[in-house]
Amino acid sequence: MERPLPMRCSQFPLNTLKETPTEAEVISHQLMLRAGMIRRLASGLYTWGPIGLRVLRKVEAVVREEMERIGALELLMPAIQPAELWQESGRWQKYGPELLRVKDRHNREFCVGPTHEEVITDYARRELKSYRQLPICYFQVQTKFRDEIRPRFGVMRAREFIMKDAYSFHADVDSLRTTYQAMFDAYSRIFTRLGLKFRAVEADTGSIGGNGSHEFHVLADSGEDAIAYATEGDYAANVEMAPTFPSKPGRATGTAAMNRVATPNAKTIEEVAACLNMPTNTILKTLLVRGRNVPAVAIVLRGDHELNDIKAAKHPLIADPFELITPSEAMALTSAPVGSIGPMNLTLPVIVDFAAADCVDFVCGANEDGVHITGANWGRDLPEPVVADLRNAVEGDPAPNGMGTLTIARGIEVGHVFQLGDTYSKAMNCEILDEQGKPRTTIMGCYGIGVSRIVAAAIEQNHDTNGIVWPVPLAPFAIAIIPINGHRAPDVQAAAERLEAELTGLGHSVLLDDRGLRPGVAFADMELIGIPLRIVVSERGLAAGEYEVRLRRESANHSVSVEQLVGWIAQHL
RNA sequence: CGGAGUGUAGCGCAGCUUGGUAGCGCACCUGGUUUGGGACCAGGUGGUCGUAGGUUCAAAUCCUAUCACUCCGACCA
Repeated sequence: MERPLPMRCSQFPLNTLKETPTEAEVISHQLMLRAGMIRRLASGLYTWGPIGLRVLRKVEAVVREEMERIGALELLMPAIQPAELWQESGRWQKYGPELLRVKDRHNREFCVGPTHEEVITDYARRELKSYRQLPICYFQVQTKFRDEIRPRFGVMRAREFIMKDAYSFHADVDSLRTTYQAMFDAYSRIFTRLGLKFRAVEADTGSIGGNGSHEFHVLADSGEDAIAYATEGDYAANVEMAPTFPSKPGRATGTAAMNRVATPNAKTIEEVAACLNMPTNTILKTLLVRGRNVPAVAIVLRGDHELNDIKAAKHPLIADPFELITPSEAMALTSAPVGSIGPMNLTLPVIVDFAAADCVDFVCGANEDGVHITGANWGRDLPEPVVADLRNAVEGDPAPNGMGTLTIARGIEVGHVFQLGDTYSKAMNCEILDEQGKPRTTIMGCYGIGVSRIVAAAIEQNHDTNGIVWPVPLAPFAIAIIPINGHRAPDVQAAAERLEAELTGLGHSVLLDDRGLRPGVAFADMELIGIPLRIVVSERGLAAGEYEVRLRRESANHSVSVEQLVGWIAQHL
């Protein structure tokens, strides 16, 4: 083990804040600012201070080790990339204003790389000539830039951020799958080693295309993504991806009589529900969307459900990309404002979500301003519905793996593995010669980890009212030594220094607080910055031959004898 | 880009309504007393009040423009 350098507060200043800067909204951002890990330079741009950088390096080290373990080769590509490459892949046009474009003094166009598919593909097409060189996987840890519309949450969604990105090249799909699985396993090991609670979820392949993609999410209530996972078994997916199912055949029979009722000024489902004093799940909402071959298609959902536009866009009748028609177009087609549209007597194709198709005695718009219909039933008042899966899964839906039901949790996306296919290799002509000496387009995979985001995500998951509670593998220092009255009691000071040398010699990273401050201040600082283990050296303790130790994740002190300390640490840290 | 809001010392804020030349807490510096859970006393450093114009004898305060930042939304992964 590499022997760490001992650190003292006199050489390694802590610059902590007692008060939370107003700019910070989420806990991780507040604590990182207070602990002095990061300082803001401009919107979405942060300087990493000494403490923050130590944590960042810890993450990097684990990521690097696991990448090397599966045979990935580290390289480093430029942050600035020529426009020609992006024009070749077609993304110069496709990528929006998120791509920061710059010109050099000769007026040549470049961009600050938000990702490196083009650069790596260009590199690979020059380096790789033969199937014998495949498969191969490159990775780098590098600063990326995405000109986010609204950077927020500190380093969690910054414009400039550090990412580990890896790209693999293959002669065939089987080889891609093998590497994909190896990468998936490496990611699982990385997050496990970092001490984080996470889930790998099936993800949408998005606009990049291709198939086979998983996102790795750190679970935290403040997460921006909703994840659906089965109460039993290991099924997990982005809520957008989780399918819902038709219920068993045999819908209940409606008993209510159909009525037209006035619902003046009730535009939204909530307003209709309040107006009629009915729960939202008995009301059906009708949305008009652009059709693939017709001007509009009506989608019917239960009032308490949310439309899933990814699912909708895959429906053969619905336009891809998905788009709602405008209120004025809707008015022209149905002669009712959007708040009062319903499936009854519509001249448009009507597609009904599975759950909405199960409803009986339901409420829906009457296609007349300010009027709704109550007690409506499929097959009686309306034709039997054409059904489809069109909504987001919700808590309690049957799990797609057939085991139990779905639970919804929030997650922070920290990793993404993706079977890219030949999107880039084809566009950029990255070919090798196969066994027959024939040129063949390579197949690619790409794999990202948000290194700087992991730091924030770890804090979201591990903190208390006193500050950060680092998992040991991420901690800037493993152990804090606090001498009480060290400057006045030479034996205490000497004992603390001996302990520092001993623990450092054993490979622990140690921060000795030699500031001579009141104990409360020292304790509070070490707790804020989240040091996993605190050792207090005092006259009282030395007289008894003991140290007082405390784990950051606990709130009780332990008295440990001088002789047993090393063993105790080995056992508890 | 649409909506809302905020810019006063490193951080958190007051002062603005009713113009009179800037203040509080924390942090920082000096001296002293303290020292097991964010000490106390005394003294001190630090701000052309986001910027530019305008009104006025006089602008942090009123007016106009502009910039930056924050929040909500759309967008992105």
